[in-house]
Amino acid sequence: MTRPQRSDAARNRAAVLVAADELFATAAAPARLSMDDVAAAAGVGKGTLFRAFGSRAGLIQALWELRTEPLRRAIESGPPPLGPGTDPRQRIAAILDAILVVKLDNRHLTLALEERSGGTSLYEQPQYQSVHRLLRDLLRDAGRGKESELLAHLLLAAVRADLLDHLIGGRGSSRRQLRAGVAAVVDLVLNESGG
Amino acid sequence: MTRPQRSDAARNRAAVLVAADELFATAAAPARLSMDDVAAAAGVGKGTLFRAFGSRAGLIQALWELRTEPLRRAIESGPPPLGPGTDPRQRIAAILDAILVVKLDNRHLTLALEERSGGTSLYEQPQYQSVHRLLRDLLRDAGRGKESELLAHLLLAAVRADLLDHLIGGRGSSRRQLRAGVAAVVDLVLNESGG
DNA sequence: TTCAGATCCGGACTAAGGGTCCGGTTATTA
DNA sequence: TAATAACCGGACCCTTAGTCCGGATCTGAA
Repeated sequence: MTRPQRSDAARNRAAVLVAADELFATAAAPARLSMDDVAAAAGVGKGTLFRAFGSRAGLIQALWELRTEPLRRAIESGPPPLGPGTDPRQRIAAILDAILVVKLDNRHLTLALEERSGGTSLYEQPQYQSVHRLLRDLLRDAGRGKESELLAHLLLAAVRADLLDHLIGGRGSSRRQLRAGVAAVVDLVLNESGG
Repeated sequence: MTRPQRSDAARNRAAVLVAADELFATAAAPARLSMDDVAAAAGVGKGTLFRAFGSRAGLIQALWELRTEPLRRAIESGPPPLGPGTDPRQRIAAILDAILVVKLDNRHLTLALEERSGGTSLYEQPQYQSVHRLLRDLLRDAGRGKESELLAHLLLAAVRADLLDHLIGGRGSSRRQLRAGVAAVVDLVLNESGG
């Protein structure tokens, strides 16, 4: 039997999440944000930080899940157009747009999440694989059986953090332009006679 | 006036390029290849290595340029279908396929090149910007004026190193399948009435 | 051939960050 | 309130990119 977590551990974990969230939102560059910084801001030792989250990637993933949990639930069991029971094409468009918006609202965190660090790549992350599977199945339902696997990757590539960052920071794209662009890409992938 | 480079410097630079090329080709994971390893394999001190290439990114870019110079010249001034004077659609398809093949032939090097390190991202690299401009102009010529900017990014996203690595390593895709997939993506982007 | 001096070599050194360790502290529970 | 398991925290370790500088080497001129 594992005993329940001690209250001070839970408190510290929450403090770290709050502090890290704030730091990622305000930091100039997420890559420059060190674990020492997070620990200091949370008023906690480094050991505590690593025991609670395992690694830098673990902390970032925990933050990301916190931020995307509403979206995940909306997709899994919410009303149309995000939830099940929607026309596949509309649902794909809605999901992609929602993902884009979440990423735009959490730019630094998303950049940190997708940053390849160590041996892990974006494509190994469970969140990515989960949404990829969903899109692939929807593409299949929309009549794109053969290419659905690759096209799902392509749709997600259109909302990759570093691309968005480049389009915003380097080219001054607005949120409206990005949403229109992604919608156009979705249309392009969907409005074709099935392959 | 800058004097010509000393002969020992040129010799050492060449030795580093040869050694690093070999190491990247055979290394299990390019991220694990340290500059010390390169220096040791080249029989050269670390100072020499950094004076010749400036940084890790500089070395990788030098290697990459060495490897892609033939392709670059073929695109700039070679015969069709890669060179100028080709029908835009065919040229786009040919260029994308050629880029894919080069990346597949230099997987580890490409991974290292596209790995976001420090403040620089793939999208800031001159090579990327150059090919992106070319594809954008070709897409414009092919009648996709409005979306050409974003679509060029999308085409290049289909051949990103980490995606290829995932498709090969994680899903066992063959070179043939990848080329067919990328060709299908190009078709998708092109075989639509212009926007 | 020899000399002066600019250039270059190379490995010890620094900086910085992720991750670990363990003596001391605190929550829990009986 | 005592026993104990869990937890705290910051000193410490390790790796790696990048710097520094005393000494070796190349080059051009005399």
